[in-house]
Amino acid sequence: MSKTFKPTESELDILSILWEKNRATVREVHEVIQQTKDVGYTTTLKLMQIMHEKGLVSRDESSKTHIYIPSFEKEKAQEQYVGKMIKTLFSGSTSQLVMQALGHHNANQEDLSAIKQLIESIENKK
Amino acid sequence: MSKTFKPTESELDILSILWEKNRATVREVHEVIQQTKDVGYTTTLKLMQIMHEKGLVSRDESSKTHIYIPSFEKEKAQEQYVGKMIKTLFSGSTSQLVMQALGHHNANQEDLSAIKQLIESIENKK
DNA sequence: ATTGTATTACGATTATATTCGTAAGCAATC
DNA sequence: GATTGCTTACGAATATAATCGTAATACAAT
Repeated sequence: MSKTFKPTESELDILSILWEKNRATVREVHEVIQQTKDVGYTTTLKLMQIMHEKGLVSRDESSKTHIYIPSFEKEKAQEQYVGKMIKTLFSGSTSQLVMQALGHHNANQEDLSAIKQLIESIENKK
Repeated sequence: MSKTFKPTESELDILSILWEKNRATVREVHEVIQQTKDVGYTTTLKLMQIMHEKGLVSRDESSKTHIYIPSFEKEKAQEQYVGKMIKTLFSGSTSQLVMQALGHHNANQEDLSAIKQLIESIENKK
């Protein structure tokens, strides 16, 4: 069974940056975080060290400045959070989530077509 | 500006039950929680009291057994969490969230049609 | 009225998360 | 080789969340 993975809020923010960049130093992560949150460098460092201990990230220590790499796929987190959200906020209804998302957040024409196609391919499978 | 509303994980679980039932006693909420989590009655009570202090719920104290009522709409929470999720887990792309949800969680035919209709009505607005 | 049962209130403990100061290492530059 | 600047390591303080035991209270049943 795969270990339960449950990053805290701050940890998730960091992971999100790492997924974006694929790999990054503490400094790089910290610079992004600072854009929205006023926090010291060592705080970010410590968080990333803890994440390393927990196995949420791995790191390349071959040079002095360590490079951090997320240790699991973004997709895994997506699946987990989407599932939890459907359950607690949408009474188990996937379509309600989808409709909320489409209704309140902009999706462009291209996106909409892609979704339609996906729906059709699901329909055809049945 | 509306107060930032940020329930903890346990609080969100409780809110989710309250939204489901519209209103409920501590006992009723506790019974649902116990189905998935082994925790004492007074823990649930305390959590709900704290939620009351914070204004997350209101309560009817007219009889000895208090009745708790969520103090804001489920929709507000949905919007907030969906937004945060799109941002941190889907690189800001609504369609990616939608596609993940449709791909991994079952939606029935009726749901799918409803979504298609919604998409078309969005398309026509442009 | 007494007893029993379910409820709330409240304090205290424990667990977890977040924050940061300080020290130590290392490399480049003066 | 001293100084400067950036890095990691680490411990400790602070903040927040979750847990539960105990006592007081209300109410119903006997």
